[in-house]
Amino acid sequence: MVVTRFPPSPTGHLHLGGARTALFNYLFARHQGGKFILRFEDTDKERSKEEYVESIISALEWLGLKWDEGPYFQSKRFSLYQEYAQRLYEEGKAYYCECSKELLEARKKELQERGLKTRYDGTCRDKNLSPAPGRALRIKIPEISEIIFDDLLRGKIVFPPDEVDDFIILRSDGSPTYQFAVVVDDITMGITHVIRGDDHISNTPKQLVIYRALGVDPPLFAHIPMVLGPDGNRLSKRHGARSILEYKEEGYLPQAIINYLARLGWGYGDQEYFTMEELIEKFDLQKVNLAPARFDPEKLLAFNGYWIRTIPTEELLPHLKPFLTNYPFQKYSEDYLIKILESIKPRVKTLKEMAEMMDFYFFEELSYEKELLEKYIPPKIKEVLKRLFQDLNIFNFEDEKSLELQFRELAEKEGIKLRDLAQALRIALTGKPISPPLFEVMKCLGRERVKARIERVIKLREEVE
RNA sequence: GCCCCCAUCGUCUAGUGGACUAGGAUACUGGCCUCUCACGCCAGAGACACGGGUUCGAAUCCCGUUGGGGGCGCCA
Repeated sequence: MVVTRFPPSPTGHLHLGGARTALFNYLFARHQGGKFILRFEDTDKERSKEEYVESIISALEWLGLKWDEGPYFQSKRFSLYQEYAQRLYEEGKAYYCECSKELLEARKKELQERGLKTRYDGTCRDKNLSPAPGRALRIKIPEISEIIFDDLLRGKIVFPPDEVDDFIILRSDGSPTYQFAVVVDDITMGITHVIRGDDHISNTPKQLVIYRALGVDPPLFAHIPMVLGPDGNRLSKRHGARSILEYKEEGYLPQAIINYLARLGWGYGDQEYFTMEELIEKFDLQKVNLAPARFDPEKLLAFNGYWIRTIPTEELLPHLKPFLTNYPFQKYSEDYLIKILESIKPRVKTLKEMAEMMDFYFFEELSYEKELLEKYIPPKIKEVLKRLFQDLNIFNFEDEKSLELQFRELAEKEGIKLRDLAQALRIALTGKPISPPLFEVMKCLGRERVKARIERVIKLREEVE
C-alpha cells in the first residue's frame, strides 16, 4: 500500500508552499487508495512552538486535508532514534566526535576562504571515541563512490563521490538531527513515497547513506518544484509565506486555495477548475511540472470569485457567517440570507467583500455621503421620488419583474431615464452607487423598508440643500 | 566558490518528432448584454531564452551558452 506523509516543522505557520506539498501528498495517497500521515518534525527545541502545531493543524483541517495517521511528534520518539543510532555505532558505521562547535566553525571558515569544500575533515574518525556527554555521533561515510537515485519525476540524479561528508546524526545532547530522524521515521512509518520540495534534492544523498548503513531499501522520491513569490524570489512574508489561515480570514474559500494550489505546477489538459474529488481522481505525479512556479495572487483571487459563485449558496453561507459578526444577521432567516447571497455572489471575489456589500440589508438607518446624494439625486429626481412615494403603496413587490415594469412606466411618465431614477433609488436603498440589481434589492427589502429609506433620503437631501 | 535542479504568452499551464497558423486560464484592451457593478458572451494583443547538432521534419531528442531556483549547519 502507498503511504505518504507531510512533515512540517512547527517553527512557523502553514504557508502556500507547505500547503501545496501537503496537498500533493494527500492527493497521491488518496488517488492510490493509500495512507497519508501527519508528522511534526520538532527536534529543534529552540524554534518549535506549540502554537504553530495548532495553527498548522487547523489550517490543514480547514483545507480539508485529512490525515489517516498521526500527528506524530519526533520529540516523543527520541528513544527510537537512539536505538537506531546505537546500532550504527556498534556496527562501526558511526563514530563519536569531540570537536567543538567553535572549532568546526573556525575550520569551515578557513576552508571557505580558501575556496574549498566545507566538509568535516575526519579528525575524530579513527579515534574510536566512546559515547560521552558533549560528543556528537557522526555517520561514517563508506568508501568513495558516487551516489545515484531515481527521482520519480526527474529520472536519474547523480552526485559526485565527495559530496557527502561524515555528518552528524545525533547531537551532543543526544537529540537526532533532521537527516537522521527523517530516515528513521520514514522507515518505521512504512513510507513508500516521499513527495517533497526540490530544495530537498541535495539532502537526499545524505539520507540514502543512512538507509544504506541501516540496510533498508529507501522509499521512492518525487521532488516537486518549489513555489516562488510573484517576483520570482523565494516566497516571503509579503505574499505567499503568509499563513493559510490569513487567507481564511481575508475571505478565501478552501476550495479556491486547493484548486489554485493544485494548478500550480500541475495540469490536466485544458481544465482549470477542479473539486477535491476530481483532483483525487485525476491527480498524477507524472504530470507535475519541473520548473518552479510563481505564486500569482490575482489568479488566486479570480479562482476564489469563481468558487464563490459556483458552490451552492447553502454551502457558501457557513463560510460567510464569520464575516457577518458585526451585523445583526441572527434576526434574519436562513432563507432570507440565501436569497440575498444569490444576488451578491457574482459580484465579489472574497467573502469579506461579500459581507461589505451586504451591509444595507441589515441596517435600516444608512449613512449617506453628501457627494453621492448631490450627484445621484438632483432636485428634479428628488421631486420624482416624492411623487413616487404614494405609488409605492400600490406597487406589487412580489417579484422583481413586475417591479421593474412599474418603475419603467413611472420613468416614462415622468420623462426621465430609468437609469437616472434607478441610480437615485439605489443610493436611497443601499447607500451606494453600486449594488445588486435594484429590483431584486427592493423585493428582498420589502415595501415598508423601501418606503422608509426613500422617505428618509428625501429628508436628508433637503437638509443638504 | 562547489554541487544539484529547471527553462512555452506578464503569470499558471496544454503540448511527449509531423494534427502548431503553438491551445486554455488569469491579467490587460475593445465590443455585446444592461437599472449600477459584476457575471456571462464575442473579439484583440501577447510565448517555444540563445547557439549548435540529430532528423525528410523539431516547442518536443542531444550538447553548449545564458538565465532562474535550490543546497553546501550539532536548522528543518
